Amino acid sequence: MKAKMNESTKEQIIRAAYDVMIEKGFSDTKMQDIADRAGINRTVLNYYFRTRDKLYQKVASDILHQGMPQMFETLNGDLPLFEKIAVFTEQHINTILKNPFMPLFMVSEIHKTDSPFFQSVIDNIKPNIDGFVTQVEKEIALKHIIPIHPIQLYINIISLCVYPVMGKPLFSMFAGIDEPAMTQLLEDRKKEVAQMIIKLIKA
Amino acid sequence: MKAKMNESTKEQIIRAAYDVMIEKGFSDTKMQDIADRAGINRTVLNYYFRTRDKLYQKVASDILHQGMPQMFETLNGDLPLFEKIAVFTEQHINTILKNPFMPLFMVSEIHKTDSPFFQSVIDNIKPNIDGFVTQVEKEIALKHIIPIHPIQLYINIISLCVYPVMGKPLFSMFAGIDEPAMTQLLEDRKKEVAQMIIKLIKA
DNA sequence: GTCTATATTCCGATAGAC
DNA sequence: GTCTATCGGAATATAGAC
Repeated sequence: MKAKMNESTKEQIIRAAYDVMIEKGFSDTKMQDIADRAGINRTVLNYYFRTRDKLYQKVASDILHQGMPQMFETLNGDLPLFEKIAVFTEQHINTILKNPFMPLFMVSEIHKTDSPFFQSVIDNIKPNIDGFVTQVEKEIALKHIIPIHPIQLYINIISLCVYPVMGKPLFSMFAGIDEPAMTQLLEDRKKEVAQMIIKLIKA
Repeated sequence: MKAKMNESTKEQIIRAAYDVMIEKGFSDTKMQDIADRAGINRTVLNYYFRTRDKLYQKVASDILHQGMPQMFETLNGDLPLFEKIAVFTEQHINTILKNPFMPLFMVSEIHKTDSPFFQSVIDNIKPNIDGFVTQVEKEIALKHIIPIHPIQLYINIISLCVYPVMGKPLFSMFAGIDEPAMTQLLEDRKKEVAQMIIKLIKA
């Protein structure tokens, strides 16, 4: 009934779509742009994905699945808190460096009131930080760390990992430093962020 | 030669455009959407702004001019460092709370390779943090604060102010708390962020 | 200054040949 | 599985009446 699809062509399209979307943004990316980037005829995109929406949702879904599951796994896992923070921050900065488009996409998308596909991906991943919150509360009770709202701590960690990478060109411009220097600063942060957080909460 | 334009209608259009763009994103906002929101005929938009691009650039320029000049003024100003950090963080969080769309827009826009208008706005504002960097270096030399890369400090401050507000719906979803609770957390941060930063750098 | 009507451009989707 | 040709719809810009 169904002809076997060429996986390599399909993968090629997804990669091209991802690349163009990073450059031009989600909504500004046209089917023609993607076809041009992939070096194939535009109608082939319709053959493989039928509609524009289907292709875009596939790319978006891939983006979201690329880092989120591992992130929550580490965060809710069994490592001792300080060790967990060290592992998580380095891992998370690496993830965002590989996909600087991901947080930008997530923030943009969640702001749009009607984003059924985003909701469906979230339903699938089921993100939560319950394990982390419980652990922090326990460490506070044991007086290993100072009293701090666990969610504020979570927000601090994420913000110090994500926004520096996401806003890299902005920081580079405002601080008047060039791209290699900025890259080095972000590299340094892989170790520094954890040290900062720990200094902040250590009892 | 030129007929006097009705300023109030023009302002009405800009406000409507801004509101719709926050909800739907920059590129997804159509001229018709803006006209509907403002309750006026779509062609009137063309009368006042001639092209879609002109209108969008006007809105974008307004957004950028809304917080950036004050931000750099405070940052490079004459306040003692700790006091400056307290004033800046509260001021900046308030600015972002009033315009959560601003950082998202700036990050999106700077990622697009060809953004001549963004460049022109930047050229106009001339952002720099030289005063802040000099002050931090002086405080380090005086051993008032620990040795820290001034730009890393700047990145930390901005990230702790901006991303929590920008990613508010994401944090709310991941942490499993409702909107009012999240709003309260952000309110608390107006004081807490400065305290955290100061604890972090105090010698 | 505002509206109606129209022109134009662009994009997505599909049919049909190969 | 891929290409050519074409249809249909949406969105912007403009001309001209009031």
